[in-house]
Amino acid sequence: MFDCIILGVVLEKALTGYDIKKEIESKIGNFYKVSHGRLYPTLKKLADKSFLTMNEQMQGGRQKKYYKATEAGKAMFFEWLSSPVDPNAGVEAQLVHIFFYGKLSKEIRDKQLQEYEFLIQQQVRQLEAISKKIPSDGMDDEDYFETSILFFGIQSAHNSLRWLKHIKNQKPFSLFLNENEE
Amino acid sequence: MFDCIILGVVLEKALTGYDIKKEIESKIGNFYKVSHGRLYPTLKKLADKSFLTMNEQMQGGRQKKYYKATEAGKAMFFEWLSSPVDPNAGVEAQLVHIFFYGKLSKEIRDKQLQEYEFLIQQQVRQLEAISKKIPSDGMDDEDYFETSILFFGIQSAHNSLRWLKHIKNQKPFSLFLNENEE
DNA sequence: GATTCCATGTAAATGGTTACATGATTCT
DNA sequence: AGAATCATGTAACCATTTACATGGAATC
Repeated sequence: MFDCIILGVVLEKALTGYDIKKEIESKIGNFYKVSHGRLYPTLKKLADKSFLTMNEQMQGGRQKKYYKATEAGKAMFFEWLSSPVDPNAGVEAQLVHIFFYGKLSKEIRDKQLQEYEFLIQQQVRQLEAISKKIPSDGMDDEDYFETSILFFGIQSAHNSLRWLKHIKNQKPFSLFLNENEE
Repeated sequence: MFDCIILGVVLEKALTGYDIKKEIESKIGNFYKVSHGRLYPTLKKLADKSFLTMNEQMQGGRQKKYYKATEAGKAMFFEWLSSPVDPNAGVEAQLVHIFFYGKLSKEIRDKQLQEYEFLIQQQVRQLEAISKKIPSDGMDDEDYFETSILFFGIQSAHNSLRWLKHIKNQKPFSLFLNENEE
């Protein structure tokens, strides 16, 4: 995945490793972490494999290496983006995909979103089935907090569904948060 | 963290590695994965370090090893559980803690929950500040999907807050999901 | 003149998955 | 009889973090 994220940010514009890291951190840094000790070797690897071109420049006495996706790199990126996300991977993997969905054709994008929605619906059903077996009364502390994370999961799934419905229709986000209290 | 999760499930009852895996998977398997290739060496390590006792038994021709936390193991577990969660770690780390909070004194538990609430409130403010700078009109596909994950984050944070308020007061979960549509 | 930011890289150590390897029991 | 589940372990390989290492530019 990491490889493809990098490719995704340098599809059109050439950037330095430093800038790529900044870009990723600012956009998806909330749930996806990059260390520079991993980034630079990966850039080298991708350039060696000709998924990236590297353009070295001296700018104001500073050594800078600009990377940009090659045709092979773009092909790899789009193949990755078009493939369904492993349901076993966390939410993050799915979010990373969706982050790039604007680059994808509406057909494939809609299909993937549909599939993801279906997956979460399944999850909701499964989790709610478990929750219904749990007596909500006479729970001691231990049971209460163990159970709490189940309800967190159910709520999260419901909210993913609401959000998915929204973005499937590409509705403006100004309408999105109004229902939230607090 | 893995060490402490193991300790947490064998605080009172002795279990086999196989059962420990099952237990973890059934309770937090939705966001925390265990491989047995990691589990068994870890159990051995914890037993070597005297955080676990190991009790070998032959049950119906089957080789079984029962593990249970020692006093040192319990101490380690509670030290971990009582310490604040690294804000840089993902939600999962926090959820794992909360899963065990029933074992913690109300004082420390409330303090940790309070701290976590504060952290998310900060996050909400930060994310909402970013979102306010974004013009919601005239967005192309590319911007739309990039932005969408920001709103997912904001929504998730709001929902964490709602959930946290609920469990801070230990309100019954029967009241919890009613506000969810769909 | 010191600190922060820009900019890149390597390597040791750790962390973790996957595949290999084995064998009994229980269910169909 | 064959499949699924119970039950444990090792080791090669892969992935990742952290620390080490360096130096110029900009800001205060």
